[in-house]
Amino acid sequence: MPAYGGYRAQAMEVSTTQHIVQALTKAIVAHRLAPGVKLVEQKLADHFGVSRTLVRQALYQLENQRLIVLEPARGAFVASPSIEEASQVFEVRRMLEAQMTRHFASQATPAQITSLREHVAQEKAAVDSGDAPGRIELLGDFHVRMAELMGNQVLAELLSDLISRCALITLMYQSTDAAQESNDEHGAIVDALAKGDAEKSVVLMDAHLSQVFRNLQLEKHQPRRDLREPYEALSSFAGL
Amino acid sequence: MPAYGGYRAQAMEVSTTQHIVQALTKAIVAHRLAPGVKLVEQKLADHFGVSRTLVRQALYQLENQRLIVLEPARGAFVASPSIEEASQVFEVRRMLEAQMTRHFASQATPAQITSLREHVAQEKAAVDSGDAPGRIELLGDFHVRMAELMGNQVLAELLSDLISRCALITLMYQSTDAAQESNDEHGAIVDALAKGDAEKSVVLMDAHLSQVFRNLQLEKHQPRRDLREPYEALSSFAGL
DNA sequence: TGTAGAGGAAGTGTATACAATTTCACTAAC
DNA sequence: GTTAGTGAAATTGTATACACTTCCTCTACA
Repeated sequence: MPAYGGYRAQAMEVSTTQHIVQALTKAIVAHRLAPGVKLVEQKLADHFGVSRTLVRQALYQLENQRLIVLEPARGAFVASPSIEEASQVFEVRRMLEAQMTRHFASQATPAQITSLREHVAQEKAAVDSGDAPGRIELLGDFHVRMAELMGNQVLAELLSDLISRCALITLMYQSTDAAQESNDEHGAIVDALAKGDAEKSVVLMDAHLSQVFRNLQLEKHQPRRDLREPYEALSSFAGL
Repeated sequence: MPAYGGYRAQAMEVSTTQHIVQALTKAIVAHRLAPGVKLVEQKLADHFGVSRTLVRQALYQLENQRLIVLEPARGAFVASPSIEEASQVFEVRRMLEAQMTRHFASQATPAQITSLREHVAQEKAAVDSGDAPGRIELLGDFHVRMAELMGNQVLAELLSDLISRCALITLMYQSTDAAQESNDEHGAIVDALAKGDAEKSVVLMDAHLSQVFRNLQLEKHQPRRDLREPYEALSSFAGL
């Protein structure tokens, strides 16, 4: 069961720092921490019940994943990727996933197809219930799931990172309609894969990714919603 | 001028931690620090003239880049990627770079072609002079250079990371002959790009990456060379 | 000779202390 | 009323301290 930032965590015996990284990743990807918000080290430390030392280690890692920006002597801020960066991320995804889809089609087993179908059904449930963070996570996981089913862990981790970065943007702009559309497109891709139609799968995947990006550009720069106290926003976590 | 781990550094005003990350990255990629070697925090701290705090932050980042492995309560070790992992990394590169080459071909300007040709010439000089670390770096940079010329920074950074991981393996196994071969293949790819022959470029790139990986598998598991004192190996750096 | 265990050395994990920098509010001058 | 400046508070950057775990050596016993 993939989770955006949770990949490194699959050993299950996760260090405290990794725990903080995961918690913050989830919060950022789900927009409980809005882009641009400042993350004050001591406040995070208090929230998680640890010292700043561990928080700082976590922040450095999140910067590597491009989920936050660290400004020297000024602090950490939740990243707000530009449309330009989003465009590049989607271009990379198109490159990667077109080929991934082709490979997948050429080696797909019935069990793998079933697994994807189940996933698409889960997505549909989330979309229908209006659960925005949940649907973003599941819609992204569809792509990671494909990589995992192919047995390429490196690819899965890479896609997971890219999708986390996309999610920062996606949730800012994506409407329920667009989510519904994505879910339908996933379904169509699986149908093509099930028929063994590699080329059609590839085309559909490419079109899907283009479409997701196009939806973003259209409704660009909606006003920034008001920012609650960011540490309140974390309180749904067990906190260490 | 790309450097494997140096990407994040392009702001030029680089934090101390980033400096350590870059120095260690270079040392690992160039095999001055051999796979499996333990990195003791205090010794690194002494070497760089800083406290363990900064070293630890750097080590966490290197773990994210998969250049070292952090074993809880046991320490940091230079990664020694398995053939399986190498295979997955190369598969991802093939996916990514096949498409990258196609895009590149469709939009290549004479200036870009010239830039690539110059790079191939540099490679040749390094190969001819028997400079193993230098040729590994340049042969890898060819691929990053393409991404940069396309103006996709996200792609360039991603490839840079992947290539760093490959370098860990490549230098362990690659012979001078193989380096010569890679250099020739790069030249052939540029020729095809110059002619505007997209499909041929793609095929050549795919074949090139397959060939590099095949060379690795053939000479697998040569005996680990003896490990000098690892901190001696760093002494070519200014050290902070 | 080989093995198990104890003790200490070495090393990691985390918290805290303190210097340096930035931020912000308040004041004063124009 | 606006802008420049000053000092305190808040925050970051780095080092150090200390508890806890692992590793290694040396001894005792079979």
